[in-house]
Amino acid sequence: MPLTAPPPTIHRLTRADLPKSTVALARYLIGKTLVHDTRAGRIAGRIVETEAYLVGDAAAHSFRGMTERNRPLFLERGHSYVYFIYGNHFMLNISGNRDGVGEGVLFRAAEPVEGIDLMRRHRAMPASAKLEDLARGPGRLAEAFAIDRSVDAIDMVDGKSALWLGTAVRKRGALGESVRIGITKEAERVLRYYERNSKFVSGTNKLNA
DNA sequence: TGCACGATAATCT
DNA sequence: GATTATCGTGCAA
Repeated sequence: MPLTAPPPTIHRLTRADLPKSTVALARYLIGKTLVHDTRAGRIAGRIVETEAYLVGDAAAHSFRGMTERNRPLFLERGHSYVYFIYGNHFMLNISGNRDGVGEGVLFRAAEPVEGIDLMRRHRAMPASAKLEDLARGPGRLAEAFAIDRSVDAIDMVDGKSALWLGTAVRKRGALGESVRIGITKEAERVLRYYERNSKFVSGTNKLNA
């Protein structure tokens, strides 16, 4: 039987830690830790894949201006934006620019670090399920981390939120980049970032070269 | 009407 | 094993 390692020490990132441009933030977040402290316990994972959605970008929800749904994208960098799509899935994003500028970063995949049993339970997967299937893909990530509308529009770097960003638990590997996945508009823009050689990223091998 | 997806099946190497 | 096709689902515009 493998010994259970003690939970890693994770320190909260502050807003000052976050780069001030959305693209820089999307790159910066690779290797950092996403944490959700739930009633049932802590869920934490290494962020291994992100995508940036920018001003003037037809694929961004903010493209047509502020609506009731996308308002969090226009908040100062560090706020969550959660939305529901395809009748099945929640997507977790974080705002990336100044107050009033609608940009964000989509969390696409994470490597489970802590609360793995909770993740399995949320995903309704057996204990035998492979670790890399728990949070590979934005819908799976949200499900594993118990993300829903209750954590929409919260400040993830205010030092006290249940959903927050933490320091890296280990050094990150080389950064890769590619086109974004699953969109039709502005599909040629290279705004997806991932940790190379990670088994926990989504997409085809070709995209992850 | 169409979507920042995932599970499954079909069709490859 | 890897890539590609199909389709359900609820909601925003």
